[in-house]
Amino acid sequence: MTAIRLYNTRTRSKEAFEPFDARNVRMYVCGPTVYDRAHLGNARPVVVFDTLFRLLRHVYGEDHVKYVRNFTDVDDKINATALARQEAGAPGTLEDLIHQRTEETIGWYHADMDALGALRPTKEPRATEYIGAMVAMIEGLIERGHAYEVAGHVLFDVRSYPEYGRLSGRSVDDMIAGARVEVAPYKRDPMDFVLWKPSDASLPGWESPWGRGRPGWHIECSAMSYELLGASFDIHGGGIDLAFPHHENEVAQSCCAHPGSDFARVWMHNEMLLVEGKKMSKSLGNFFTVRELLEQGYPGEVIRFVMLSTHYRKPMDWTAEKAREAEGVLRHWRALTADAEPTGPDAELVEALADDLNGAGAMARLHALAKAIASNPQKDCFYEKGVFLASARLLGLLDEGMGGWAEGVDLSALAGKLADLRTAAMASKDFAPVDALKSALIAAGVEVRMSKAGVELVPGAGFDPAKLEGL
RNA sequence: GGCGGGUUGGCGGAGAGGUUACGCAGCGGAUUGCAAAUCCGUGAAGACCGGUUCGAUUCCGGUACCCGCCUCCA
Repeated sequence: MTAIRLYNTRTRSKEAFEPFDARNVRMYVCGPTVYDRAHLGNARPVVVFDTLFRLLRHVYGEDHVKYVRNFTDVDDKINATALARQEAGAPGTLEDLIHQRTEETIGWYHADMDALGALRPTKEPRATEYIGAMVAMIEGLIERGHAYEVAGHVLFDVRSYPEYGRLSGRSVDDMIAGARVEVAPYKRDPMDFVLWKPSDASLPGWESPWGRGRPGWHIECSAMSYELLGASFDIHGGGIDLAFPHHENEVAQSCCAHPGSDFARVWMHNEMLLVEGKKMSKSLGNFFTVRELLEQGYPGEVIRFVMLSTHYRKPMDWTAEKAREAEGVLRHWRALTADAEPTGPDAELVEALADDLNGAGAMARLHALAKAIASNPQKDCFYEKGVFLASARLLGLLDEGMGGWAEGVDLSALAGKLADLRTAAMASKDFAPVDALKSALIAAGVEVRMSKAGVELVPGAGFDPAKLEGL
């Protein structure tokens, strides 16, 4: 069996991955808050952990890996959108409007992530479906002396959990010393965080032992991972910006609610996506959505390729230049494997992937495999092509259904015309008409390939069918 | 202020204490009416200063610069 090694944030080192149960490998990844279109930064963990999911399925078997990614559908930004719609005269109760907003956002999210070639997780629970489990967990925390009720809120008592801060490598005292936020006066300790908060009539709420209210942000992941994966599971993933406070708080809640459990054994965090050297984030407003990129003509497969080219633990700059390179390589690879049937993935590629998800290493291996095929034009390389295709697909590339962007438009009429002109020019030695048509085609983004065998026209980067009119 | 990460050739981007990463671009060649595409070949690196070592871009220490978290965030 392939030995997988993963970098564990908790121990700050790369470790051999050993699942609790090889027949039931379990991974939880923090999903989106569904109040708006996903931006490109949101897509990075999706691609990273999708790749890990694919690797785990390859190694342990498709039916032996469970991947849970939540939808956070309780959030003040969702409420604000719904409230704004209601004030603008939209029909229905606030709850209806909230539901509408989360439903449409989840639909967008699925469409956008599907376009990136991400497999749907095994389970995609919504926070609102697990309110009962959250309330139960909070009650347990109060009983065990790890949480307290004050001013309609329930707060987690960080001083009751000596390990608090271990995951993110900070101490409670240091954090208080450098605190930048105003502390609510009712907190016993400035670092205590909210498990439950009251809702007034204008906000969605659920009945609870502490009155009508709604859960704090962190408790949902603890409750849902417990319900779906158990008290101890294998991998917990998310963006590095979630390490503190979100994941730190999850650890505290879960370990205190289920003493003796490990919660997540391996913690994995992807680095941030950058734009102009700065983190793409909501607060900076420097983000663009996946949908915008797709509409600009960047195929999802190209976006995925670019994401895989940088190691997940390094910051990644999205640039048009990288997308251009990726598109060229993918066109080449698709042409190379047009007649191939996938067999099994290359062992070296799997090894690269198994070494803490070395996407760049896996890509380098694909280049090597492609070169071996290309430099053997005498043979049909049926077997090699099958391995290559299966390897690419392990990375979620060259999948059927993703390649629509690379498929040709019917340019055979123009190709025929160009071929005729050339034949005539060969005799007359006047190549001007040929060159004129060729230039026009190139201007329209068409790649013109003329050889002894004939004329081939292929839509290239920046192909614009409108410019072909009149040719 | 506290904590964490980074600095590799023109650009992007990996691994490994000693032997070619890889890709793009460039250059040379094959091919072409000319090109394109394709194939073959090729130069080029490790922020700075010390230390360990027979040998460091790779390990250790320091300096500089950049970035992230500590506030919603992937």
